[in-house]
Order: sequence, then C-alpha cells, then structure tokens
Amino acid sequence: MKQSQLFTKTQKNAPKDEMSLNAQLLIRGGFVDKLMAGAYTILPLGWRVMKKIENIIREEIDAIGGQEIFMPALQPKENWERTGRWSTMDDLYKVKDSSDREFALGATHEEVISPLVKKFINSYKDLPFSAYQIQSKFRMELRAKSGILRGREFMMKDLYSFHLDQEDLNNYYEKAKKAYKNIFERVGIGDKTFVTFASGGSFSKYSHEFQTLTEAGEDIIYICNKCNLAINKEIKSETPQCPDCQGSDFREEKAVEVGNIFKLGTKYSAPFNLAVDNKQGEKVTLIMGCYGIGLQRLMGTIVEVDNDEKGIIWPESIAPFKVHLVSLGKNEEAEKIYQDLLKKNIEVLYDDRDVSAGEKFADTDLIGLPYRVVVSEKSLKSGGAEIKKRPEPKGEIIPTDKIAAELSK
RNA sequence: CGGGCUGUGGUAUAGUGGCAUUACGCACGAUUCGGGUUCGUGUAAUCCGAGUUCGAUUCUCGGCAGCCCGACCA
Repeated sequence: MKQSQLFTKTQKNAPKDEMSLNAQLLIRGGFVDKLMAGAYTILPLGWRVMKKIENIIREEIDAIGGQEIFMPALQPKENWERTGRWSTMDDLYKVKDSSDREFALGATHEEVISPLVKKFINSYKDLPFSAYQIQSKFRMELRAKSGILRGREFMMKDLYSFHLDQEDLNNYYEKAKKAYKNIFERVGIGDKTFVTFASGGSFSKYSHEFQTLTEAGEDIIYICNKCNLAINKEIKSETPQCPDCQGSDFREEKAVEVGNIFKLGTKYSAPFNLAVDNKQGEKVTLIMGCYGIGLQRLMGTIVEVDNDEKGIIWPESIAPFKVHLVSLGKNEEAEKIYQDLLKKNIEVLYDDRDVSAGEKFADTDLIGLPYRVVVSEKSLKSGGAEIKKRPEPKGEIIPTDKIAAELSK
C-alpha cells in the first residue's frame, strides 16, 4: 500500500482527552478514532491488526474443534427473561422498537446459542460440541476508560462448549486453556501473560483469567513464585495459597485481563431445556463452558506492552504490514523495491510522499512496523537500501535487488 | 452511580466583560531533502440553553460531553 493513498495520517499531538497510552499511540498513528467514550472506529491500519489477531484466534480455536458461526447482536427480551438476566445484568443495553417491543443488545451470547444448540444437538452422539463467533458485544459500562481497553462496544471472540458430563467439560476446558496460551504466545505477549485463578462464576470453584502484566491494568494479581500461576486479588483473601502447588510466596503485579474461561454448568442450558438422550435413553441436561477474548483490549494491551518513547513496536505476527519502505527524495529504486516486495507477497507500506526525511522517520517509528527499508541517494551510494528493525538503532545496507529476498526469509 | 477536573479552528494551545493568540495540519508559491527543514500568502474555532449586563467566549445557573479517582465489571 502506498502511504500517499492511505486514508489516515499521523498526528504529532495526542488528543487532550486521552490519557491512556494505548489510545494516544493508536490515535496518533491513525489506527483508531474515538467516536465517543467507549466506542472507537477501527481505521485501515488498526483493522489490519485486528484481522491478524482474529486469524490467529480463529486458527487456534478451529484447532480444538470450534465451529465458527455468527449470531445476531439484536436479541429478543424473552430469552434474557428466561435466564433471569434481563433484570440482573446491570450492563445490558436494552432497546425498544417503534411498537415498544424490547430487545437486548448482546453483551454475551448464552441466550442465543443455548436455544440454537437445542435445535441441532439431540443425542449424546453429537457431543462434545463447540461453536464460536467473532462479533461485536455491547456492555453498558458506567465508566468507559483506559482507551480501547474498556469499551461499550467491542469485538469479542466467544466460544461455547457443550458436554454430556463434567469430565468431558474438564477435558475440553484444558484444551481451551492450551489454545489460549498459544494465542497469547503468538500475538507476542506470552511471556507477560499469566493464567490466573479468579472467582468461579456459577459452577466451579474457580474460573481462569489470562492476565497480562502492565501498569495500564485494572486488576491486581498475585503470581506464585513457585509455579507461576497467579490468583486474582478478588479471591486472594479466601484463597491465600496457590490452588495449584499450595505455595504461599507471591509477588503482586498490575495486570489486564485479556481472556477468560468459565465452566458454566447448566446455568444457561437448564432454562432452555437443553438436554439430550444418553446411551441409557435418559435425558441429560448439557453442561456448558464459555471462553472469551476481547479483541480491542488485546490490541490495546499489546500496544501498552510493546512501545518506546517514539511509538508502537508491533510484533511481526500482528503488524499491519511487515515492512515500511521509505523513499527519501525521488528515486526509481524505491519503486522497484516496492514492486519486488509486492511480487513476493510481502506486506509493505510504501512511504512515497513528498515530505521531509525527519517526518518520514518519525512516522515509521510511530506506526511501528517490524522492518524499515530506506532508499535514498546516500544509501544507494553505499550500495543499496538500508534495512533496520524497528527497535534497533542501526540497520544494514543491502543491494536493492536483494531486499525482497532478504525480507522474505 | 458518588467525587474531582475540563470544554476555544481538524489537532494542540493563549487570552479577554468590548476586532479571539500561537503552533501543527490543510491550500498555494518558493526552499530543503538521513530525524517532524526554512520563508511567504491563505484557510479554519469560543459545546448547548437560560440568567446577569448596553454588551458574555469570559461571570452565574442548568444541561450535555470528555478525562481522572472510587464503586461496578457473566
């Protein structure tokens, strides 16, 4: 993509009403735009990041048998009354149509998927079963904050699993936990993300959160120095020891919850009479699990974790482009390299604009692509173009006809 | 939802009870071309409503919006 054609431009100043680092960098770089508190437009650069995150999640969830579907955000009130959450879920958005019929905007999708599964899953032979979607969620946060970390509308991957018995759920739950670890590893925050025991919700003693260490986090977690599992502050008082290894030596950290997994039991299957026949011909109410990852929050967390004073440092797996090709002054060589990179399917943002070197460099640092390739009179005299990795201070000169090959390694 | 702070061009800001400042951006013309180059010309703003006043962007009240702290967060 040529940068002269890119819809967005970078900004020198962060908006005065954004204090959080993730929003400042993402807005300055032209990745997102704030429509109102808690609702951000994702712009072309940001959307490329979101799609990469999405695809990593999709691959890992597909690998544990999740089948992708897409459910409506607009949902009938009756389903929410069935589970009781129409009145108990404080952050549920409720809307009326012109004839005063009420609807919920989906904050989560148990109320949709449970009756859906009832239509197709009728026998123990159909189990276990799991389905997921990547779709917008609506939550009436009283206080949207922390940039894109806590929004009122956001993309979520929500996976739901259905089982005949507890043991089967437990097996799947462990598979999901492993898939989550893979996801956070692949998006570049594996070393800072800890499996964390949290309050269990409805069915099991604990749920598990995936907490990524950052000062921008809203949660306090205690990491067990013995086994590296963590417990959330919310259960620390009743669980003073590590539930896994019984250790009692913890370090306290601030963290943001980038994912969570729950054992739901029959809380949402029972109200919809979601049951199948087992081998003995007896009706068994299905046991459910649910597993969520917020995409904007994940993108924002990565920005909080990977940046320096000049801008964002994207991990290569989710960078909007792999290469930022910068042409200084007019030269034919840059155009040739651009074509070479396109031919090799290397994702490249080509800064072909007629602006000063300093401005171009400031933009490459802010946007934060993994590789910068500079083509200039000076580099050509030294024998080619300069390739530099984003966080490193110096690059190296490579002959221009070898650039594409070098970057496809 | 309680508390605090803040609303001025697209962005960031200054200032004032009486013609609204500057920088960035944008447009045009030069200049420059390895770290937001330099110069000129132009463009564009006081959140909404009420009150006080000859006159309100400024003061008062109300609303709305944003940020921060807290509470909340299957």
